[in-house]
Amino acid sequence: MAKENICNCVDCNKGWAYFKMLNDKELVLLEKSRYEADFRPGEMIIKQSSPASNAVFLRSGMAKIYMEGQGRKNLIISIAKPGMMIVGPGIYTDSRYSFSVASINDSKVCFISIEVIKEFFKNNKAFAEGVLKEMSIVSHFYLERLLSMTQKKMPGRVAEVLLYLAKDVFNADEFIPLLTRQELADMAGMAKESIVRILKDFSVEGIICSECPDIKILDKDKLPMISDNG
Amino acid sequence: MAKENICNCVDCNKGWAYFKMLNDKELVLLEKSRYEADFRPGEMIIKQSSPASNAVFLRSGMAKIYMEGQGRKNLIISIAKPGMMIVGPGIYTDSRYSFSVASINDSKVCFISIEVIKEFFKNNKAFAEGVLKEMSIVSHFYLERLLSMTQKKMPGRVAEVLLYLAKDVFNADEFIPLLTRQELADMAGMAKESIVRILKDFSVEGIICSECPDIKILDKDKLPMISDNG
DNA sequence: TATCTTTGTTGATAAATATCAACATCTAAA
DNA sequence: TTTAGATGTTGATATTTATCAACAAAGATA
Repeated sequence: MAKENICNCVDCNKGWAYFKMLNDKELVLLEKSRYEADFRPGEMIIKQSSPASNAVFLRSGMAKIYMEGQGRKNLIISIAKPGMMIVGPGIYTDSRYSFSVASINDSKVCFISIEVIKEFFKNNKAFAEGVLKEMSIVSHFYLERLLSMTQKKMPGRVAEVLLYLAKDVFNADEFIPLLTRQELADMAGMAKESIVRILKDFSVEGIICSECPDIKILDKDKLPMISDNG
Repeated sequence: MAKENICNCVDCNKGWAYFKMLNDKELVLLEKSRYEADFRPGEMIIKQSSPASNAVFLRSGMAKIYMEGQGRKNLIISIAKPGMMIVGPGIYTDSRYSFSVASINDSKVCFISIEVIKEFFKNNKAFAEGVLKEMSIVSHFYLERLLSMTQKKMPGRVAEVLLYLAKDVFNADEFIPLLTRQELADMAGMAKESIVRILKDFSVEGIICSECPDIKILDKDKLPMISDNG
């Protein structure tokens, strides 16, 4: 978690889409107020329930956004990838982080004070609209997950997780084993033994190939069917 | 679903908290562009997946906000009560309603064009902040539900639903049977037979009284314990 | 190096939960 | 009025899913 300063906001092309709506003066303020930090695999970037003082911009690496439940059982909400801004709803509610964020591999992040974000929101209409749009997308995502998790059975949820990883995280049908079975289970809301069995079933049915260390989607039509039919 | 016009925005004291941040000119625009409608029990106010063209302000009556899943299985997200503004995330994403809304009893609502809401958001900072705050609260609520629904067992979920109704909907420990057992089941994400059994268990244990047509919470300490322990 | 924890896997078992069937109301529609 | 459908309830049964136990392999730690 060493601190360093090599990047500059003004010409940082990894910036969040809505940072592009900031003017020069605002970019200077952003540059002045941000803090960079590096994280190693497994290190926690944000701790659930701690005071929500910063937004986190993920410059490189992947991170898991998850909620800590009772008895060390976690629920992984989503996987953040480079260029993503992580701002919990706690900022405008109880000033606490609603979830934890942990680095999956080596990552570089910028911490940006909530006060600065609020300032931009107040004074820059385009930025405000961008935040609103982003929050809407996230809200919609939560609703869809809520429906899936309550109504789909295990195979449907696993199929959904695999499609999410393929489409939204890796943009590919074959992906590296970034997540452990335990973490995949935490995404699909089940026990790790259960996801092992289901992945094996999928493998036997020729839907995926998990013999290789990677997971590869072989049947691109069947997976959405399983996901939709629950 | 008759149309009528008896109320006026400018001096409507039932207004949404954040409407109070609008100036006179904006209030006149609001007044001019809104449409009133009455709904009878069971009638649908918003249909999931249809084009999201309006925000709905609930003037009187109660409404259930729910998602329609596969095989006619619904998930009730929350209960809206008078003074609540219902704006789905679809407005800023795919322009479709993410959920359905149905009137539970007789209700009066105002339909307000999304364009007008967007206009206010753009030009009124206080209003924009209000919307952001509201969306954050809703988002936080979704996250909490997501965790509960995936990690708690049935008794925990039922306890949570009862506490939600007591605290956030009725503001009382005893409440009328507004929702059917099927609807309570749709809130807690289970079969109607299951919630019947659990309510009976709670009744036998002296935690609630559901002999009377109403549901009455008798043990105010045990219910949160059951909810927390899952 | 030795030790401890995590991971991945499988089989057996237990717990949670849904489904089915039956029946009595009750309400809405033909 | 009659019929059909929803509601509320219960018991029995089937399905889904978690837990437990055991073990091998891989990392992490002392």
